Amino acid sequence: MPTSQDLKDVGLKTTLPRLRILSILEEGEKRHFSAEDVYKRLLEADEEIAFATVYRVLTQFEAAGLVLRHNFEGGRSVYELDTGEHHDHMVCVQCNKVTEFFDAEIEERQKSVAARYNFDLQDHSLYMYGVCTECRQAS
Amino acid sequence: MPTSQDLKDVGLKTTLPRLRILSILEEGEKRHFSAEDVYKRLLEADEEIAFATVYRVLTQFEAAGLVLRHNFEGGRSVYELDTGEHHDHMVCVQCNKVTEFFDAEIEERQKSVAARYNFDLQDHSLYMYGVCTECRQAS
DNA sequence: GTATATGCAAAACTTTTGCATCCTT
DNA sequence: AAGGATGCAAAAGTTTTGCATATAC
Repeated sequence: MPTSQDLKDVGLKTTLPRLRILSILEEGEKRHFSAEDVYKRLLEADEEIAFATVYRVLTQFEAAGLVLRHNFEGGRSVYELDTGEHHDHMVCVQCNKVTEFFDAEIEERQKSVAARYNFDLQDHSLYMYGVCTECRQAS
Repeated sequence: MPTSQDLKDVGLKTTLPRLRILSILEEGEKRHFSAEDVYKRLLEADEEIAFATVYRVLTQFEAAGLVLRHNFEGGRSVYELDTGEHHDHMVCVQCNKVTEFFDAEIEERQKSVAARYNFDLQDHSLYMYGVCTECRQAS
């Protein structure tokens, strides 16, 4: 459950839409949501929040550093709570499940590639696409 | 200069729009184009090709394996000729220049991460964002 | 001649924005 | 009370599609 303090901490006023949306992002079981995913969860919970507000809140959360935004294949943005622990992503092309992983060696090699090109590395995204273990077994 | 044979080789009829667009993609100096980039180059060369055709041709080229499609930050797709030599990308957030690189160790580690998760890795995209050496010197 | 490609316009889809109203502090 | 947030609808940006016409083989 998010508290008013969580929002104040990042300089945002406490409002119902923000609390509800943050609550969905914090749920735990699922961590990656498109704007539509979030909107649908709100509808299911009978929360009357406009689609435009969902986008505005997610964008504010991103600017405030609460949330990360990803561009997987498929043309729609995906948002996740920023836990502060960097990780990369595996996306199952069959069930769309997203799995997080971290590999220190990959991180290191990126830095060294950037250094070799005198490139000031600020950010990166590594997305691996394939079929997850559950989907492999099901087929 | 692309030839009719290049298109026939991948099962596509020879048409003027296809030859012209392939020619732009093969130019050499620049390798990464949004659909609009391609359209603008056609206009500059006084080629009267519809925007819809540009999209259709790029999509067909992708399906035929001639072209790769990327989703960098920014919401628009970027296309490049598939040379068959896999590489990843550095994107300058100031001048938008795209630099290609390859690191065997990063490739290997991805495979081993996938194996650890029993994930059938089919594809991946690694985009590094930052400031290129030219832009760093200019500032 | 037949199947396929193109041009044009309209639609689809995702995301953003203007503006009046409502809410937080 | 004042500034900021929300709802609604409309707009913007990118990409796709329907359909009549034109083109490749």
